[in-house]
Amino acid sequence: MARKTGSHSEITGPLVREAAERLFARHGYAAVSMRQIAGEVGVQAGALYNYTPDKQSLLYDMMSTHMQSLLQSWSDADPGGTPMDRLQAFTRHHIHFHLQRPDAVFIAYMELRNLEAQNFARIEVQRKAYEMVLENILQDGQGAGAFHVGDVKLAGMAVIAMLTGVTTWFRDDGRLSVEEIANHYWDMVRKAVGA
Amino acid sequence: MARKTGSHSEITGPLVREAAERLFARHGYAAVSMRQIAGEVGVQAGALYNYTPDKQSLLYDMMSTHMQSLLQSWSDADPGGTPMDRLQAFTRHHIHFHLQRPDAVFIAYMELRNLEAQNFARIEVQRKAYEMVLENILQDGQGAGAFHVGDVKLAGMAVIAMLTGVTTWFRDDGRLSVEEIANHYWDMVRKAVGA
DNA sequence: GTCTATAACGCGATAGAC
DNA sequence: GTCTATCGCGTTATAGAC
Repeated sequence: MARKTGSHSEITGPLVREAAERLFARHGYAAVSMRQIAGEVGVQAGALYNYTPDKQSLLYDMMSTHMQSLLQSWSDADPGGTPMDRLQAFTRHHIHFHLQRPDAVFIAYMELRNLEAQNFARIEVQRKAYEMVLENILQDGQGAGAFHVGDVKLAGMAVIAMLTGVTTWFRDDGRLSVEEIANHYWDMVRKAVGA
Repeated sequence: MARKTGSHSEITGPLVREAAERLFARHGYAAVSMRQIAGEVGVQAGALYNYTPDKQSLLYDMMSTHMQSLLQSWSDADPGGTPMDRLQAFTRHHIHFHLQRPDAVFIAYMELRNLEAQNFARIEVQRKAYEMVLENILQDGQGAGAFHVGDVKLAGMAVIAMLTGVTTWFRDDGRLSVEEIANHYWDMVRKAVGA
C-alpha cells in the first residue's frame, strides 16, 4: 500500500478522509496521530496538510458530512402519508442508514466532546434537526390518536437511542439479517408508542 | 485546593480516582494527561504514581469497579417474583443507578476502546453478565406467556440501549424528575415487550 | 508522600527542496 | 504533491532529594 516518492494522486484526499474515519472510529480522535493517518494512506505526515488545514477539520468535516447525509437520506426516503407509515419508514431508514456506515455513526456519537466549541455548536444544530424529524412524527400521530405516548419528546429520545443501539452489537455475520433486525425493531417501536 | 509541599494525605488516593473519573468523562481518556489529573488534586504529576501503577490502571480500575457496583446493586434490588415484577424493578433500577453516576456511566460506554486487550476482555465479561440479567428475565417472561417479543436477545439489547440513552440528555434541572422519567420509560418498556 | 528534574519519546504543524 | 527535516511543546513514567 505504500506509495513511492513523486507519485501523484488525485484521490489522496478521499483516502485521507477514509483512513481518518477508520482510525478515529477504532481508536478515538485523541488517540490517533497525524502520522498514523499518513501511514495508512502511504504518505508522510506533512503531506496530509495538502488536504486538511488541521486535524480538527478532519473530524468536523466528517461529522458534518455524515449528519448532512443522514438528513438528506431521510428527506429522500420520507414517504409522507400517515404518522404510522412515516414512523415505520423512519425506523427502517434509521437502522439501514446506520448499519451501512458504522464508523461514521460511531464517530458522530463518541467524538462530540473533541469538537471545538464552534464546531460542536454546528453539529448540535444538525443533530437537533434529526431529532425533530422523529418528534414531529410522534407529535402528529399523538394528535391524530394513532399513537399513545406519555411524553412525545421523551418517547423520541427513547426510540432513537433504541434504534441507534443496534450499531453497538450488529455483526455482518451475525444471527439475524439487517432486514430481520429492522422488522423486530419496528415491532417494538410500534408497540412502545402505543400504535 | 492546591496543597502545600510536605502536607500529607490519607485521602489522596480517592481524590486521584475522583479527579480522573471527572476528567476522563469530560474530555476522554486519551485527551487527559497525568499532569491535568495531578493539577485537579493539587499535587505534581509524579506523586500520582504512589496511587496507581500507570494511567491505564486508573481507567481499568474505575470501569471494573463501576460494573461490579452495577451488578451488586441490581443483585440487592432484585425483588424476585414474576418476570413482570422483575422487569419493572430492572427498568427502574437501571435508570436510577445510571442517572446517579453519569461520569462513570459515560466512561463505561465510551472508553472501551482505550482499554488494553486483556482489560477489555475482563470488562466485557462483566458487561455480558449484566446483559444476561435482563435476557433471563425476558426469557422467563416469554416462556410464561407474560411477554411477547420476537427475539429475546434482540429485545434485551433494545431495552438496555433505550434505558441507557437517558444519560445522554438528562439534566438535573430538566423538565421531568427522575421518577417521572422512570415511569414513562417503564410504560414504554412494558409495551415494547408486549406485556 | 510529595517534590523537582529528567529521560525518552511522540505530538501537530510548518519550511523549503525536488 | 510529496518529501525530509525541524520547531516547540507535551507526553508517561522514573530517580532521588527532602
